Amino acid sequence: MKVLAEQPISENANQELARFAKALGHPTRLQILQLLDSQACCFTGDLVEVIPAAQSTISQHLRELKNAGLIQGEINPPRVKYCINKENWRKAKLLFTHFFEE
Amino acid sequence: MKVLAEQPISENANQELARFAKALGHPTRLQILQLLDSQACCFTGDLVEVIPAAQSTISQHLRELKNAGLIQGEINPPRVKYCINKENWRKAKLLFTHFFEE
DNA sequence: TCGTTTCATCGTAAAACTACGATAAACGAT
DNA sequence: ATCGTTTATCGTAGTTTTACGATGAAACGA
Repeated sequence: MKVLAEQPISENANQELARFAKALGHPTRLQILQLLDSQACCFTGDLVEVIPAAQSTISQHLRELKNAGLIQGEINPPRVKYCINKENWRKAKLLFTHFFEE
Repeated sequence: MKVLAEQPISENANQELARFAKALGHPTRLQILQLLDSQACCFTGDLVEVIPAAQSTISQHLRELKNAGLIQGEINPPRVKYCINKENWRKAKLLFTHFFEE
C-alpha cells in the first residue's frame, strides 16, 4: 500500500510536467504561445503571416499545443480563433515553478 | 536594420528555452534532475538502481541532459559523478519564469 | 448553386527519439 | 598482467516528430 501511495502523485506530476515541457520544446510553438498571449487571441491566418512556416506546419503545431492542453480553439466560422487555455497555463506555470524551486 | 535588430534577441531566447524545455520533456529526465537536485550529486549507478530503465537508456538520458547544459559530469575514476549545472539551471528557471509571466 | 476563404487533415519523406542488449574503455585491485 | 566494476558508446528496431504540398471540409457571399 505504501508503495502505491508514495509514487503516483509525483509520478503523475512528472508525466504532466513532461507533457507541458515537451509541448514547449520547439521554438515555433513558443512563438505561437507568445503571440497568443500578447494579443488576447489569434486566428490561424494571423500566425501564418508572422511565422515563417507553411500553413499546414503551423496547424500541426497548433494541434500539439491543443493536445497538451495549453491552448484552445474556438470556431468562428470561416476561421478558428485560438486562445491560451488559462487554467492549464496556470497549472503549467505552477508545475514549472515547483520543479525549479525544489 | 530594424528587422535585424528586433528579432534576434527573443529568437535566441526562444531557441534556448526550447532546448531546455525539450530536455525536460521526458518523465525519466525529470526524475533524474529531481534526484540530482535532492541529493547534491549522484553516480550513474545510483540512478540505475532507482529508475526502472536499462543502464544504457539512463546513460542516454544523461547525455541529453548534459547536451542541454542542465547537468555536468565529473569523472571520479571507476565512476562518474553527475551534478546539476547550477548556472544553466538558474538561466532555465529565469527563462521559464519570464515566459510564464509575459 | 458556385466560388472563395479559412483551416484541418492526408500522404509522404527525412530526421530525431526511445529503449534495449552487446561491446568497449578506463581504472583499481589482486 | 588479469579481473571486476562502472559507465559510455555502438548497433538496431520501432516509434515519433517535423515539414511540406496537396487535398478536403465548412461556412459564407455573390
